[in-house]
Amino acid sequence: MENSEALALSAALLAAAGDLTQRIHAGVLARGFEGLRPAHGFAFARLAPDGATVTDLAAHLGVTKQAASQLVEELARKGYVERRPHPEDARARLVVMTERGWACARAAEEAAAEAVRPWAALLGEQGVRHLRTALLAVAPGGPVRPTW
Amino acid sequence: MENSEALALSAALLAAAGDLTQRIHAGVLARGFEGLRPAHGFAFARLAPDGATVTDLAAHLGVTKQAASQLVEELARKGYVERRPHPEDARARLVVMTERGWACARAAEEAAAEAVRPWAALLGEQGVRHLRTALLAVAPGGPVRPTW
DNA sequence: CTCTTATGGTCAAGCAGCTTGACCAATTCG
DNA sequence: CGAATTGGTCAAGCTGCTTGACCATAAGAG
Repeated sequence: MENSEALALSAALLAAAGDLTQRIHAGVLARGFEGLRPAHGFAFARLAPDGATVTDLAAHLGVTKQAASQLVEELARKGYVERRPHPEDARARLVVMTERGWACARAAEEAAAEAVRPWAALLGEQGVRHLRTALLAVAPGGPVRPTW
Repeated sequence: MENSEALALSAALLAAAGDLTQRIHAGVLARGFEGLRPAHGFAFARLAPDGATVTDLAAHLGVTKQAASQLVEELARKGYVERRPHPEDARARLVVMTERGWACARAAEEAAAEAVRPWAALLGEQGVRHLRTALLAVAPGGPVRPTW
């Protein structure tokens, strides 16, 4: 593959990601969840299964734990998450999503589905499935880096 | 497509984009171009063909023209771009890339190619081509939004 | 069991990149 | 011509992140 093709691929990927982020964010906002930024969505992704500590979150988001702590404070103040004592470590605090947090996560799912829907018209159902498979294969498991 | 599948697709796309951005940035840095942030790459993309005005750039990056102006000032100070009088409008200034700017753009191409190369092992040459085609189809032509 | 070291978390101050607001110069249109 | 628009910069302010310092608990060495 030529360099220029790789650049075109990269540019398209980045443009699609930017557009998608914006659409999901707008969709979440439209569903009545205010005061959120896209970075909060990445936090939810880490918190969703069983909660997480601030340090876990920091590693996942690729920021300092101070930054993660501020983010959690903000989400807690707005009622999306709760800090509970950690069952196994008295130093740590387990950050878990509230019911409102889960509702917001569901809204994000809906918004994502809505944003992706028009792609089926361009690529076909089959094409979208292939795209999803390919992206899952190349996507890293490591920390999400929301900052460009 | 189920909502959860759309979310998985979105998450993979965003993770891949974040990873790719980071790798390209690191590759450009490794090739000796310092003091740059990923956002500058998006500026180059707009400047590359024939240069652009600050206002054009602002629209392309989705920021205010003041922010774009600062960015240009920074790139100019570091020798990547030059401000020339606009040939058709005495108010405007045409921002064009210097030779060093072009060298940096080539470095970005190489870094992109390097970052994408391992994907061929996962998807096959054919698979990468399909991925590129699909992304080009869904990528918006509009402004790139580097801020999450 | 203590002493040292590592780990989870917060407080405080500073910085970088962006925004809003005001303003000037050149252009366009009535 | 005069009014309104457009390209660009200057200045001040905000927000999210960083570095640095610090405390409480935990884990490991002796």
